[in-house]
Amino acid sequence: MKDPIPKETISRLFTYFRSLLCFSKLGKKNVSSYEISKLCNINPSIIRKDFSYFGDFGTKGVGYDVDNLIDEIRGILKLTPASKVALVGVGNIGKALLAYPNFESEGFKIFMAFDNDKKKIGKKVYGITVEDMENLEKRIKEEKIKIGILAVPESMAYEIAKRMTAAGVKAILSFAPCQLVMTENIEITCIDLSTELSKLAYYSYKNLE
Amino acid sequence: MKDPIPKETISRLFTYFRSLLCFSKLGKKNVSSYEISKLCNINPSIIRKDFSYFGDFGTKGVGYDVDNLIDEIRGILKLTPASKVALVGVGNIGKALLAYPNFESEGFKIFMAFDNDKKKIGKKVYGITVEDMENLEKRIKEEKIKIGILAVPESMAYEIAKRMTAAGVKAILSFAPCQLVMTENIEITCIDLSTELSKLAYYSYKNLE
DNA sequence: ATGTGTGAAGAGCTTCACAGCC
DNA sequence: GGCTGTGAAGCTCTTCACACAT
Repeated sequence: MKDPIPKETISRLFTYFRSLLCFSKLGKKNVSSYEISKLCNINPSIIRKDFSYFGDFGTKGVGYDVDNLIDEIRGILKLTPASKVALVGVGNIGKALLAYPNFESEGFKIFMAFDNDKKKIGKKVYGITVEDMENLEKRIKEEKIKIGILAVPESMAYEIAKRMTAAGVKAILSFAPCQLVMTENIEITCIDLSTELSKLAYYSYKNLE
Repeated sequence: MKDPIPKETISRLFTYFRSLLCFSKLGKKNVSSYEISKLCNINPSIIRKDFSYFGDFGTKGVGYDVDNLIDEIRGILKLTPASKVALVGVGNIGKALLAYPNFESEGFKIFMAFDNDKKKIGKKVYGITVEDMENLEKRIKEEKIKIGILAVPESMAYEIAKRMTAAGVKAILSFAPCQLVMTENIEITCIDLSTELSKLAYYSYKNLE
């Protein structure tokens, strides 16, 4: 229980969490920092230190109890109870998200989905009924939704981000290929797929040299 | 031209690049590190130092020439000429990628797409003809493709990654929600959408406190 | 014997502050 | 006056190495 927790630690906890779910699925009861290391590609000392910021989760000479560790991390990362999320844009990316497995086990639920295409409104997509974007503010307020996902074209991203923020959303994950500059106190993560690809390519060239 | 370039610097160059394209599109000829800072949310000193690793791109008292800086970064990041990329899996995520704008301006071209669904094979999707996954190795070798994108279910990800690697692929971007542990010398980036959402949620909760 | 937890040392990155040039 | 480029200082994170528990 030390003072300043590196932000990389938080980021890595998500990685550990995912690998622990794997171990658990495989029926493993106990893991060492070395085993987690192999799966996550992270140095064992870092793993032990990361955990030690939050408590003594392991047993010396033995390792960590998988299920117990999962619960501890779930607590640290506030992955429970499931947060309600609003999705805007039921195009390819939107559908991909609705079809994604595991959201609930990671503390998530896409609770509502909006689109402005009249042909989609009212239809069910992977179990969720698409709603009219006109009702965005009303519905977000009704359900007190704090997290939004933007899967709309670049040209609409900013306006919808503004509308969501005004309705009380505190965090947005955007797939629009642009920087969203917001004045409000809101957390924005942009995943620009072409940038991700570019990064990957850069490292692959280095691999070829 | 200094010795050790922080890896964060490389990562930020992609962010600068994207914002410079914005400035250029808006007709701006010159920018200062402060203007880039505002758009990217990165401290101006860092921006200047990042550029200085690669040369003196700016003019004191004036700033940086937008188009020149774009060219410099393009060179550093090897964003030209366009790399040929192979996509495997033409489901929702695959289609989203095929429909994505800007890939070419960032040095990319999805050059071929594979699926194992007989109904999709031979059909054109956003301008690309879907090919039979059986021909994966043959086609990748023919076109000497070095970069692959995996947009397939978790259960198939590992096997296809192995096949691509064996055929000569050096870098893989995977959207499967799992860690891909590969023994070969290959660069793998996994984008697990549920983990991204979880991270976002974590920071949003902090925002609410 | 094995694997955790942790202070201390070391590496790497960011911030500061200012000289230098337009 | 304005803004870049950069050594030096400061800070944060990682690695090391070992005491300690089982």
